[in-house]
Amino acid sequence: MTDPRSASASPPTSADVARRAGVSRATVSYVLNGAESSARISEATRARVHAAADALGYVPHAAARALRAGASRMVLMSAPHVPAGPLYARFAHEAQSALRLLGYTVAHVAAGAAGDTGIPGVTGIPGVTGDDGGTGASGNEDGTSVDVRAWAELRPAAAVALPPTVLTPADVTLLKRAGTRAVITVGPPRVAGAHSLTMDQREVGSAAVAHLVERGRRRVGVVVPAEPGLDAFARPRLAGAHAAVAEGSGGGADVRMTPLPLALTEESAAALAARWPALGLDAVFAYNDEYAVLLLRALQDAGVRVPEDVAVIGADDLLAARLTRPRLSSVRVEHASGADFAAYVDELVRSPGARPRRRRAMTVSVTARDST
Amino acid sequence: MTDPRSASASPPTSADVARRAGVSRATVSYVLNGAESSARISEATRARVHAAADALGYVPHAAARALRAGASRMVLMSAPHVPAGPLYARFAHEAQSALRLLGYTVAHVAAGAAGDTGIPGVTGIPGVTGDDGGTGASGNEDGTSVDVRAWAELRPAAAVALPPTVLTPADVTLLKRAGTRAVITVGPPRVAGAHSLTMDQREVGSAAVAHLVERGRRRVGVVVPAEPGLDAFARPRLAGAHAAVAEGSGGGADVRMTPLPLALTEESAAALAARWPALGLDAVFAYNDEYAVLLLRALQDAGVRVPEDVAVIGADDLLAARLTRPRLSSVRVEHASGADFAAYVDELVRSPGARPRRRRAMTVSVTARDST
DNA sequence: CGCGCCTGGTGACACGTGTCACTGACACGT
DNA sequence: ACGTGTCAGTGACACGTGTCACCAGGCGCG
Repeated sequence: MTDPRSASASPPTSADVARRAGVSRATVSYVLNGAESSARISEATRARVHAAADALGYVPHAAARALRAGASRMVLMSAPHVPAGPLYARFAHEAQSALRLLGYTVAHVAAGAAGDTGIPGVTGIPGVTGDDGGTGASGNEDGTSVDVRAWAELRPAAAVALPPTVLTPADVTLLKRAGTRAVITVGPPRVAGAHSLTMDQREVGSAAVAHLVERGRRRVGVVVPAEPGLDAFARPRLAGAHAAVAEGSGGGADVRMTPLPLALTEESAAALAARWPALGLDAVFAYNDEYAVLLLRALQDAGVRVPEDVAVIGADDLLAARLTRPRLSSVRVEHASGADFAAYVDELVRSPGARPRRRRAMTVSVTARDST
Repeated sequence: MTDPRSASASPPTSADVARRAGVSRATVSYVLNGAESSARISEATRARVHAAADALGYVPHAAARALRAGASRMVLMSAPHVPAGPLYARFAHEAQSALRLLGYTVAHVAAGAAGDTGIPGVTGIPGVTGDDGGTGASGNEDGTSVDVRAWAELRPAAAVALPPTVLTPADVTLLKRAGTRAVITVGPPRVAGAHSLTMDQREVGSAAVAHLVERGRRRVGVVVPAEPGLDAFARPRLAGAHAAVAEGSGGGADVRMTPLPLALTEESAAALAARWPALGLDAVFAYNDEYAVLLLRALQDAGVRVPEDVAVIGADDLLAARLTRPRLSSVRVEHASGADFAAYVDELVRSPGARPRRRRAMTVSVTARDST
């Protein structure tokens, strides 16, 4: 059945290496883990062990190692369902690299969409939803979601929930119960018991509206994505916009705000532009530069002048903002570096006793161009 | 030192569950794995076990399970360093979801950039680069890169290398030696011993050039990204463009081709546009719609008319292509669905004896708009 | 009673690793 | 000769799980 040429019986173990080198398994372990301090092995023996390991293509079994060690050095990060923006991807990538430099193995795992197989395990049969009703998977309180169980099974050193992933307090409890030393949520929805890195998207909305008000605009539309997946990012930005006018930051408190749902299609934008005159707005803050560019184009096609009739500001300062005419003003988001984040995670893993803290990790600034 | 309230001593094991339910550990295992067929446990006992497990918040230890089982159901996919386009992200996400429905645990792991700690293990100390010189990590032949070792340590059921990740034959050998049942590379660079899912980017270049030639253009520029990270995608597209003219597809063989490096900045685009008249081109194929939009804007600013003076075509059919004036023609890429891919992986895992095959998984078509 | 069958469950082993405690062998100082 | 110390290395256990082989007791049947 199996091809005898390529796939030999089973992966080599440290016992195989020991046999080949003519030493004990303990010696192999000492040599390969480079523990200078704990044992003294002669140079000749070391060489023999290394040679044997290389010849056999020996690679230690991570599962066995983690089992013995009790604590693994794995960091789990939730991967977003919806392809998020480039900054987001950059942050995730930076964090990953920095953590790896600190000796962690980083894995991005999907944050389970709704309705998948109730069997998270290794030997589960895909088609079966579980005959024992809700007793097995649904957990104790208000529904520990199944993906968190999968996370807990891996016994990670740290778990990082990136938006739009949300963790319930029950999730956090389960993870901590499974030995996770640091549970970190990124974003404003704070969860009891978890550390959090606040990247408060509300500040983006506040900064945008403050900028518009400062320029004398008073009737502000706010474009919110019609796509459901982006809610986790969009809602805080809208909330921030509202907060800014409530505080009356900058100018008078006579600012009016109108939410404008918009899908990422030309049709949707054209429809919005068609009813523009009836809205009576003199400024608009779009969730994103992508939405802003889309709307800007539709407005211009409909004869609305920017910035004379209406000021437009986007967010995230994407390249696209610089390619429109007029060039698009944008809220620039500068987030913590991946190295900082990694250091924070590492600190938490080392001293898990510390009570949950919050840390700000984002600064925003307005890049003013020609559209406002 | 540790907070006695939140983090109790150690995660509960199946032995704890057994003690609490007043049964043996074997019974717990039978009940929790739902093995109807293998053992007969009374309903009352089953209920007691489930209750105990829920009360304790018991979650099985994946490492121990994998160790015992020998083979895990984990699929490793390489995560690109550079944030690739939205289609790419979509494919990766689709594949992940589909695999999870088949009962696999999918993890994206970074495909190690150059120069990191030589210590892949669990107990490695981050700062130390390894005192034993090159003997330990560098492997046997031409440098098995360290990240592949990390992959092999996890003993995945399957490993998927997405571009720009490349696997050497030595890498493939190492993985197979570690028990990986399916090693799959995606993209044209075929590797001996590995299965591959060819998503041949050359077809994109061929289709674009064929379209331009069909419209009567003869002197074609090809924009290639100056960013090094995109080489894996860009080079094949350029090669495909060359191949198209070599074959003389469509029109005469008198087509001339000029590569045009371009960075994703306004300055770079302006510089290229400035020397445009000297190039004497009547058409341009850009690696990507992003680059195409950037160049289009720069050309228009420099007084070059599109499509009268020069035809412009991009690729990937992004939203941005529809927002320019004139609207941008683009090569649309339709890749295999995530479900298909997952089924392929599953098939390979089940019967690893099959000799490496190749499978096409991409179709391209030209969406003609106003810029050509 | 002896024997076999079924129900409901348990004891023990193996998976591969890291590390503590220990062992010979040899040198040295008194 | 004896205690002490160092060198080079080994034996054995524990980590948590899945599963094979076995067992106690009840019951039917000859």
